Amino acid sequence: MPVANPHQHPPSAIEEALDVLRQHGHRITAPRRAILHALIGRGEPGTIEQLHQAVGTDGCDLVTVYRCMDAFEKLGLVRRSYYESGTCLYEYQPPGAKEHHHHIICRSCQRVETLDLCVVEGLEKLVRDRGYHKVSHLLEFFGTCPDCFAAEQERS
Amino acid sequence: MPVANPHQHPPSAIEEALDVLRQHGHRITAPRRAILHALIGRGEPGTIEQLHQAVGTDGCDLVTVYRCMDAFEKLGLVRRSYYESGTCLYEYQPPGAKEHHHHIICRSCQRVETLDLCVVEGLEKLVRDRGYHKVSHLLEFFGTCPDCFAAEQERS
DNA sequence: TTACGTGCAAACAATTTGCACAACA
DNA sequence: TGTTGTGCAAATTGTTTGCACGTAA
Repeated sequence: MPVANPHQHPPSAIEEALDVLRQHGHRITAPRRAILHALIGRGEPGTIEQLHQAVGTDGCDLVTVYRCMDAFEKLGLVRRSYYESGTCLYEYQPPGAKEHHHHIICRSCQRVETLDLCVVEGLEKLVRDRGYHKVSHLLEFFGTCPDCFAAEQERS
Repeated sequence: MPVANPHQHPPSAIEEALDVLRQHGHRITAPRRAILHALIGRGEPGTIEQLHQAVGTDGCDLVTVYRCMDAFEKLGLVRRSYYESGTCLYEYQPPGAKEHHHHIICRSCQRVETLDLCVVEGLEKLVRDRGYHKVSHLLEFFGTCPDCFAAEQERS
């Protein structure tokens, strides 16, 4: 039995997300629809730049993508992760989703794969035991993916 | 028996680091001495900016700190980690040190504490099993430290 | 003496902010 | 119609690069 890709979302996901916006008194605009469409349809995490491209450079301004992602993040509709370089990666998170996962990011082709588990939850308790509050963590794996590695081998 | 602070280094550490530079054909300069001094004496990870301040704004140029940290990182003398914002944090790593640790970073005061263990090593095998090469990972915890939390409580 | 390192200025990239205009509710 | 969202331009922040000069080996 194949494991469901956590980056795959049903067509209803967009409406679901729009509802969350409405529930919080936010307006539904063309750019927001377009960005959500790009984000949800993408099937894997993307950078602001990639989302902007997907929406179409004339679809909306780059700044609008930044502002929307900020808003979506506050509503819990997106999760943010990071490249080794520090660049942000955004991915859609269905409303109410609690479980989270981590990524394997190829340093060569920037491909993002999903590691569908998180062993770090336990460690967070350790951190809370030290007196910290609002604890969160950031865990990403980096490596050269099989394809890029093969390509490297051929070249040499 | 108290656990040694992995950010505390003996006075000989600077000479040790300078030797590594020499062994790799790098020159010993006043800025490099000063930066190593700041880095090793600091006792916890710091940003480029903080190291530059420690060296003294007129001690050397900010650019030189960037370039030295790059060089030191290539020699394995420093490890890099990241704030949630993506800003880099550097810390001295004694030559030959293999074991690595992770951090708890306070979102308010930016204090960095050490979590002297790493449970993620095992997961890296999982990533390698998927065909990835040169695998590394990034794991940081963020939270509000006890002091900052208390301060927050008082204010409200 | 000669390659390597540094300072300074300028380029760059990613992100944020200010402000006037546009458009959802 | 009033407020929220958007576009455009410009400011910020963190980092990198080019080039002439200085200096460790």
